[in-house]
Amino acid sequence: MRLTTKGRYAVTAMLDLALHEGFGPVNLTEISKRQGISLAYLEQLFLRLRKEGLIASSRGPGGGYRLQQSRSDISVADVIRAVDEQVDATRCGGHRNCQADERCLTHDLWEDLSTHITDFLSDISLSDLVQRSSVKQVSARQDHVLVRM
Amino acid sequence: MRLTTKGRYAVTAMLDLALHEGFGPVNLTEISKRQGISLAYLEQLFLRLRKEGLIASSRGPGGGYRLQQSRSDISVADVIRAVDEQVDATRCGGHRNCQADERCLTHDLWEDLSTHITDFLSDISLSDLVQRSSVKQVSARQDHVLVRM
DNA sequence: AAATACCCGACTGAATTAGTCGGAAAAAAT
DNA sequence: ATTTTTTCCGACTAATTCAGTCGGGTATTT
Repeated sequence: MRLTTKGRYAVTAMLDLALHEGFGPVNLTEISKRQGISLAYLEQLFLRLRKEGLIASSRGPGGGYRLQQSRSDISVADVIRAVDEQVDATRCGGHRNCQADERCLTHDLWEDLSTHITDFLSDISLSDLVQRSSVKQVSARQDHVLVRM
Repeated sequence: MRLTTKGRYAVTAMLDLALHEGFGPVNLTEISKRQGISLAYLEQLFLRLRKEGLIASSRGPGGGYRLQQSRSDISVADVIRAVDEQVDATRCGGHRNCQADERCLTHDLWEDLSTHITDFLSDISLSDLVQRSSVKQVSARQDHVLVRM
């Protein structure tokens, strides 16, 4: 499993989008301010998320992004996969050539782990996250701070 | 979660040790040949595994390493933790200061994931691995090749 | 004494990460 | 029309981390 800041930021930003798209497209400047992620970096991430079909964009003033699929159809695993390209714990990328062209001693273990993590993250959708009380709390705090800026 | 080659190598090497310690201490030169891991790198890993109390060493000819605890008491999580120092999926190291000294929007998600992965890997012991048929197969192949070297 | 094997800090090249930068293109507002 | 806002997109970069080497030690057995 490849869990880096890139994937974490992507999930955070997508969750922000899910929380705010009720008022029309959400632009990256807003998300950048609320989540403390640099605008240029967000652009990079959203490019990939769009190419993977998770979001749709509209340009110009009043433009921004909205979810392309229902929030209950987008899982955390989808988002991470979109920006990180691989969710895989094996060294060989699942090709079983880890040691001298053969499976290494622990190949199957990493494969099991990959499956396990993927299943776990596939089971959590953006709508699940939106409903969590901890998310509601943090989101309320962020909106409040932003209004006063 | 921090799953790198370091941790994978450590688990592989520990499993090799578990498989061969029946004949007395196992030295790193053997493990290096069987698992295709450089000797110098193994030394680094085993230093930490020893300091964490997972293995014991004896020097000199005929020396090597053996497990310090029963193979059913050593989990994959223990091994990874020993060499990688952290099994944690959050960015803030669990300190909840991910964004402007407060929890970020997805802090709890990464915390849940960390717990989940740790639980999964804590539930797998070296003796579990030794009994897996895939491990037996690969190990048999490796021993066979080594004999002919 | 010689050989074997662990001990251990320091070093290094390569890859990856986490971004930045500069500008283009589209759309809306004025 | 022009300006502003916003996405689009490739190229670049500093810092970090990884994976592994190197050089010498020390203990133990033969």
